[in-house]
Amino acid sequence: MPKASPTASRVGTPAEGRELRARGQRTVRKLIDAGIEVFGAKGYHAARVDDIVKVAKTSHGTFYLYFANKDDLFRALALDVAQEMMQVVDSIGSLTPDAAGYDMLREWLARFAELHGRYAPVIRAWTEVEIDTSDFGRLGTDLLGGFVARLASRIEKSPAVVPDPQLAALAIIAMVERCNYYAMTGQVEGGESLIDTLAAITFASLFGSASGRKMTPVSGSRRARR
Amino acid sequence: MPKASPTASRVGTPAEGRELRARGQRTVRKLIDAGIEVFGAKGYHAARVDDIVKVAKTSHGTFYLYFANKDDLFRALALDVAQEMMQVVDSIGSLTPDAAGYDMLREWLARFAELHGRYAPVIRAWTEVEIDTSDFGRLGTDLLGGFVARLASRIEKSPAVVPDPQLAALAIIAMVERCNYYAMTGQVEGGESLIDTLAAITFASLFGSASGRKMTPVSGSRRARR
Amino acid sequence: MPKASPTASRVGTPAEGRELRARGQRTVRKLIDAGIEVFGAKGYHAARVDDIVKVAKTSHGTFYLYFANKDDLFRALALDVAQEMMQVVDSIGSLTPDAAGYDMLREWLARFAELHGRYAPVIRAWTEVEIDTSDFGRLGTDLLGGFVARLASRIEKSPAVVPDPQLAALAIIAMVERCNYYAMTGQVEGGESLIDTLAAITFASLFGSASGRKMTPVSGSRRARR
Amino acid sequence: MPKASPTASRVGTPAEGRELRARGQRTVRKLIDAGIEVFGAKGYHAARVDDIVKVAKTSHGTFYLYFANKDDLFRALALDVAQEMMQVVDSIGSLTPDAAGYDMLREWLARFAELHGRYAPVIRAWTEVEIDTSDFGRLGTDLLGGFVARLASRIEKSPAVVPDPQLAALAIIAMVERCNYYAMTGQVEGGESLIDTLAAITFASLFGSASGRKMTPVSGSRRARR
DNA sequence: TATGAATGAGCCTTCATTCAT
DNA sequence: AATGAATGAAGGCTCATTCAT
Repeated sequence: MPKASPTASRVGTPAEGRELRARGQRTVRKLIDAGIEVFGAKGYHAARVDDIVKVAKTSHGTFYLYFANKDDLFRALALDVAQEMMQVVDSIGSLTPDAAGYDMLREWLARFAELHGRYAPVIRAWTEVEIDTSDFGRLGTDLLGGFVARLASRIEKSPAVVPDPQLAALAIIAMVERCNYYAMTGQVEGGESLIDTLAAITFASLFGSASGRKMTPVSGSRRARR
Repeated sequence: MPKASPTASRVGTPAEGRELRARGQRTVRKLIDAGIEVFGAKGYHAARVDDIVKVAKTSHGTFYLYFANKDDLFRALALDVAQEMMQVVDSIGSLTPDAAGYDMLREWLARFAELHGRYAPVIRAWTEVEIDTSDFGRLGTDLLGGFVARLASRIEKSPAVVPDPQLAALAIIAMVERCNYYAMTGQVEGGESLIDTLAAITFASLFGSASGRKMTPVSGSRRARR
Repeated sequence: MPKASPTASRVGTPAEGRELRARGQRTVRKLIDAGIEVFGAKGYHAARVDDIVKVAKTSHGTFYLYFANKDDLFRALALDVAQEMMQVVDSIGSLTPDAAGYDMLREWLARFAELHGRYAPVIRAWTEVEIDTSDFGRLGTDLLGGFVARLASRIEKSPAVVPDPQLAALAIIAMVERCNYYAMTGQVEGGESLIDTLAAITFASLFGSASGRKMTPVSGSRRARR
Repeated sequence: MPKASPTASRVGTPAEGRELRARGQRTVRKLIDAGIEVFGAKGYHAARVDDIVKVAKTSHGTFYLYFANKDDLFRALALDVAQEMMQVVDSIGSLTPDAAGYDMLREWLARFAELHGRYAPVIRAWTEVEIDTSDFGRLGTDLLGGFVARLASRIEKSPAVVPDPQLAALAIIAMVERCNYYAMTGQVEGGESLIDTLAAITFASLFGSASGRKMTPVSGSRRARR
């Protein structure tokens, strides 16, 4: 499981805005990485601060030196992930009903899948938290809304004829997100053929199965597990 | 023994297999209904046994008279829901690339949505639990596998040409399930137009946007919220 | 140290107003008595919930069944004590510059001393808490204000000529309260002669050492310790 | 070594008896002043070492360079205060039942009030600590004993006729100390009229309200607050 | 001499589960 | 069959004190 450290850019800066020296930075990083690992392994609720500090090989006191509480650490991770995902969603090109459009779509889906896989642990824990009355729920909702709005505006600019671009965007996002989630939890094998399928469905839903469609040949052996 | 309520078919039978008199049955019913309400409102982890017995207007002692523990109640609800959903999934007719096929598909999706809405609280809590080391995860995975297998076999029997029926089925299930979930959590407005969109995408992904497609006219005003 | 159980009248009723059966009542009583003992012995801050439940021979869980937290228990005790003390303060008769007035005064001081002694532990802990930003401080301040106002009104109705009855009342209350506190903490020996001294000073401060004064003979042997 | 400030005379000498350079002295001063401020503002228990070093604009490490622990700083402050107060108490002149005696008494009370006001924060925190098992309690007790003994010996040498000079001294000290405490905590308005009242009561308790009494006229407007 | 970072024992509080009636 | 009371094992968080630079 690749570490997500690259994201840790804005995370773990204590509220007081204290400047961190090298050592402090290292500790924050250790805690963040430990958070990703533990939240991913046990989920949000079952993750104990104790587990996190144990993995980070540090102490309770140190944890609370950098994060106000468990929520705070998780929120930090989640915000970073949300930001990066939004960037990827934004990176979609123009949807055209030809081979170029299909390829663009497929690449975009591949990028999304890659990012999803990278932040799997955080996203996994996230779904668990969406229900809380806390403002986490809003975070997820906002993210979804952002995804949908961006994709919908691309659809509207495209020659695709769909009755309701917003709903179509939502459905596509739902499919993509959930398939990646299944891949993450091992309920299905991720990989090229999953991306192909998603691309094909998305393309078909916008433009029908028409001409431009040229799928990477998929060996029949690659199948959903279970 | 007449069905207590759609949910209560097999649940609440005390471990000892003792026959329940009328009073006991009533108590079980109260607990189950309370469980649905509380799990739905607060999610699995945040739901306290205390909340449940308060809603059921009974006592802790009584709760443990009928259920081994919190898990036990939840599992009971979840199993019932799973069973009913499987039935609905099974009820899909033959997929043909004509108007009849489209209508069948749409009706099937409507049934699914209706059921999903009915058991929303349980399903909602379910997603929270999928991660646990407990065997709940397996329950969800099995259910998903069942859905996919059934839908895939229908696709295979149809004239649809998709590179990987299993993956296509998975993607469709993912889309449908997740959209209904969004509708449930209020992140999107459920209703006819959402079902139309799901039907259209599903149909297009199998048969292209071709002829048979005849969509219920959707007033442009009905849009995704947020 | 006599137990203060008689006061426990209104204390320990859980917020929800739950009706307590005999067993619950007993437990509440045990906790209250334990609270008095522990707060008295260690003071407010040093008193641990753990100490209290150990003394009460019950469990942590049980403590929180009846009291929201440490504060809650203490507040309950303090409110009761405050109420009783206010009654005693109120019970002062008319201040006349004769033997009857002196006797009345002395009896009043004796009653006050008796009550102070009885609730020593709570009062002791109280002084420690007066500083907090919490509303405890206000409780103490209100109590003092009530004492002073009542005594001042009596002074005003009496023939005593003092420049400022409010301040005189305050000074007297201060003296009486603090002497009893010293007696409680063992910094001075309480008893008849202390009450005589307080009565004499109070009487003199209001009416001079004049006529009415007839002191109980005090054997020279009774002296302040230390 | 010149007195750093009234409070700082003996404090802050590190255990090792090392000589402090200018910089060290400055640091000690900052810590002591911060201690006065923080202990006064929050009380002993609620005062955090963290608060103190923040106010002193220094670090935890530095704190423990000069003081063994939190107690140590407080003890240092308290000892100094105790010493100065003892000096003031000692400075009482001869108690005579005439105007000169009254004036002397009043001046003495004014000095006491002034000192009390100056060290209010420390004294305030002190009361909180009297209960602890630590040896602080002894410090307060010793101080009180010293006060009482000194005042009692003056009373014995005076023509005052009181049944028990020790107890009378105790009561007077109690009144004076507590009134000043009330003034400090804002429960009463300190000032000239409070001192007048204390002087009047003290004088009356020793000599009756007799002749020598000549009170500073008190404008009726100056009244106890609350 | 100074300091930021780290530590960990200790405390309060919650809540699933059991017990006595 | 039902219930109110009791339990105690965790878990989150604080803060005095020590450490490494």
